[in-house]
Amino acid sequence: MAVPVAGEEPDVVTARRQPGPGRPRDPSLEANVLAAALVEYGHTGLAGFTMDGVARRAKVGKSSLYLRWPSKERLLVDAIEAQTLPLAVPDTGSVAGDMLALAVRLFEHFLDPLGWITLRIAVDIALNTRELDRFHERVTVMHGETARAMLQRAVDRGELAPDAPFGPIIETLFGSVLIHVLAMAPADREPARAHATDHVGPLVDFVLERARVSGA
Amino acid sequence: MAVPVAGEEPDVVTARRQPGPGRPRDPSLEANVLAAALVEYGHTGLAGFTMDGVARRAKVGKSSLYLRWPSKERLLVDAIEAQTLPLAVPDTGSVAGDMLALAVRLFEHFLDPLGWITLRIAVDIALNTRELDRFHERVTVMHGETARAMLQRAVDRGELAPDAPFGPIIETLFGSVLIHVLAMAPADREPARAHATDHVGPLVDFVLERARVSGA
Amino acid sequence: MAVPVAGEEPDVVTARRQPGPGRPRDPSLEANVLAAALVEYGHTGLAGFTMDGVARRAKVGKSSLYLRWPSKERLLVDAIEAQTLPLAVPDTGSVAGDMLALAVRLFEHFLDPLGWITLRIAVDIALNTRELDRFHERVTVMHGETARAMLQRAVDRGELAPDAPFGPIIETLFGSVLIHVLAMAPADREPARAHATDHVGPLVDFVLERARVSGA
Amino acid sequence: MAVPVAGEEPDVVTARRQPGPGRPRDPSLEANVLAAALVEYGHTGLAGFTMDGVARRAKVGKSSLYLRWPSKERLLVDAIEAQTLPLAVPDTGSVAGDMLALAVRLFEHFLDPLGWITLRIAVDIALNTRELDRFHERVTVMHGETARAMLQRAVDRGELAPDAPFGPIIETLFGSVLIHVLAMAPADREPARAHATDHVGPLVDFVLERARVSGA
DNA sequence: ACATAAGCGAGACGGTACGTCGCGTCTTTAA
DNA sequence: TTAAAGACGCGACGTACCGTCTCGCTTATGT
Repeated sequence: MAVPVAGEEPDVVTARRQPGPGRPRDPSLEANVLAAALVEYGHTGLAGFTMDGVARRAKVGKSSLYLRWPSKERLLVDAIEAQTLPLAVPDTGSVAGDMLALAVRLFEHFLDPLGWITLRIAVDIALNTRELDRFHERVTVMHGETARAMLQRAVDRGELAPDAPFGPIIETLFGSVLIHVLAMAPADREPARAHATDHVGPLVDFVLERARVSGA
Repeated sequence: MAVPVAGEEPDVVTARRQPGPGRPRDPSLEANVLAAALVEYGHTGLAGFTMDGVARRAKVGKSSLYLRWPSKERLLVDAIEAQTLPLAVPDTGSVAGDMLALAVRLFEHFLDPLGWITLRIAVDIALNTRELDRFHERVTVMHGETARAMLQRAVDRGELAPDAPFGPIIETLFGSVLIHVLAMAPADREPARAHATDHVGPLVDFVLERARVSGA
Repeated sequence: MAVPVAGEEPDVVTARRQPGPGRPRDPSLEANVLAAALVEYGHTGLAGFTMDGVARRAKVGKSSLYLRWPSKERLLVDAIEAQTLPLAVPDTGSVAGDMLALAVRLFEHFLDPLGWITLRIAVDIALNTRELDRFHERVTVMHGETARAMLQRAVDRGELAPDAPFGPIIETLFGSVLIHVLAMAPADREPARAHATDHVGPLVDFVLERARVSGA
Repeated sequence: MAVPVAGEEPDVVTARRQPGPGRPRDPSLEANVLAAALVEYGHTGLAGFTMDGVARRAKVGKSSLYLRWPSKERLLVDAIEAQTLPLAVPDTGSVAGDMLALAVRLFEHFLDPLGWITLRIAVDIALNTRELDRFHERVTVMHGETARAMLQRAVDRGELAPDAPFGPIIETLFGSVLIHVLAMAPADREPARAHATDHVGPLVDFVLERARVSGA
């Protein structure tokens, strides 16, 4: 999916097997390239994202790029993963608070071009089966863990029944936020950042089965 | 969003102003090209979808393509829209039945590559503000009408409170189905078609339960 | 071999089959490119002769280059052939005069970098059997005709016996001039242009003397 | 020129200054590399002759290559020189015999790809003044000595006048053989090896001013 | 014995050209 | 005027090789 992800594991790109002989790979090069890739993406958009451009900007030979990433799609995936911060899941003390915080964070994520491209990549991956499953798994794991932990806290607090349907709760929460952004007119997207709560609040309320504060 | 769309309006592509003098446009050419575009998409995937390929397959000059569609993205949009059937919204006599039917139809839509590409295009549109709003509007309209009509029927039947939050209901229903597919492992997608109800049933139940409570 | 060549036949590069439909090839482009190729060669030498460079200089897409020439070697061959003037074979009224004129012309040809590269290409062709025979044939033809005509005039004038060994005469004449240049120290080459007769005179005398005797 | 050369001087490649401290160079490495270079050249031809390929085949690091040869051209020159045998100049007892033997040897040399590449290099050298003069000098020396010795023997025997024009004799002999090969159709080259005398005999006869045995 | 100095295999590095391909435009002939 | 064909300028693709630059190791000399 298209969700901010931790990236805690080093994600060794296409690391060499052994530390064996030969000149070792420049460890700073990878970060350098990923940064350049993001800048490049920011400047020229997705269509204009080229390996030549990244190499030029990072002052790096194309060979070094292809030594690590087999295609420009893979480079882009890594560049985005590298900078994507984990979804902050603060313990606000209540499900309502937790979910609202999560939803707001998610909403902002999708309003950000860089967050949005993550979704796009996820969509592409779903399209080409032959592509990267790693990305997909990580998302699924987060999907199954990060949010699930939040719900478990709620159960522990007694706010939620132990047999509450975690799956549907998570999917409706994430999905509704996603589709809400997707359905927004492009021009309305940027200004909406300031009123995130107004947009996602009703969705959280609905999912939490609370008295409707404001109908959508 | 990425929802099957009617395409009832002729969608004049880039129709000529006047019937004036000169050779008239071949009326069959458009349908011919759209069909070829779909076949081409099916064969080579999204990455391999090229204007040259479509022209070759349709035995048509590229000029004729660019005379009607300003870019290959636009051609692809039209090709997909042309074959996308409207979301069937049968009146099953109950909200539960209506929503389940809708969800199943949606689920199948997203499992189909052709349906999925619609989503992808929607995502792209959200990315480039300067791109096609027509597509977006149409989706929004459908979003506001097709599903809303279903809910109105439920209200009329007394199944739903008149002030039920239509927005969240629709967004959670659509969004959860979408994200459910998105989170599926690529390999699981195809076999899932046979058990659509198993996948979307819980989501519908969940949404419907909230909908009933919210409107109280 | 590496001899100035007429190039009278149009040498259609890789001409299209039919004048049928479709945009015709720009007729000026070819000459434009050939000129640019020669300039490029002059500036950067053989090693630095690149397709990218030629395209850049000619303000032409690489596709147009590869539409006409299958490789950079072939382009270079054509560029050189296009500017190579035919070996002037003036009728001076005597074999001695004819042969001296021819030898001087040949000497100058080999002293010129552009003439020399022709030899290099010929050598390359002899190296790769799979390469262009057209070049080779043309040289052979010239070898068999241009010089042979000169000798025939001598026979007609009674200066040479009818059964004079045309082959050896031509081969020794051409070969000795070639190897004479080849054996010169690089630094001596340029200044030698002014004293062409001093260099080739003895060779012509020698060959001519044998030619007269052989035919006896 | 492009003539088989002795290579008697060790041709120190780029020998180290002092025997001082440090690991001494592997003495077997050089011969090993030269052999691999020749094999590589034989397999892939001139265009496919690469430093990486030589290093791979010789199981040697590229650094060792560049420690000895400053460029791949220089390596190729040395590889070829190392295996090129000196022009055998047997004393057959007569100029005619000597010259025929020499011409046959020369003919075979030019028919061999390895011999031909020597010519090619000579041509390249004549093209770049800044390149290797050593090669050129060696050729010139051989040109001035090896063949000249043969002619001197003829003078001593009384077969040749003391004031015979050595220069033209040598240049016409060498040159005519060279150009004869150059003018041959590529396909005819290999089969010609078996009939060397038929090809070069007339040339020798002509140069020696003998009664023509067979017109070319 | 142990530092110093080079050679060596391996392979990463910044460049740059290769030949291919797709874009969207332009230019011709035929209908 | 449109249609089919296809040439055009442009520029990215991914590969390959250049010659240089580390690495960690090995193999000598000189103290």
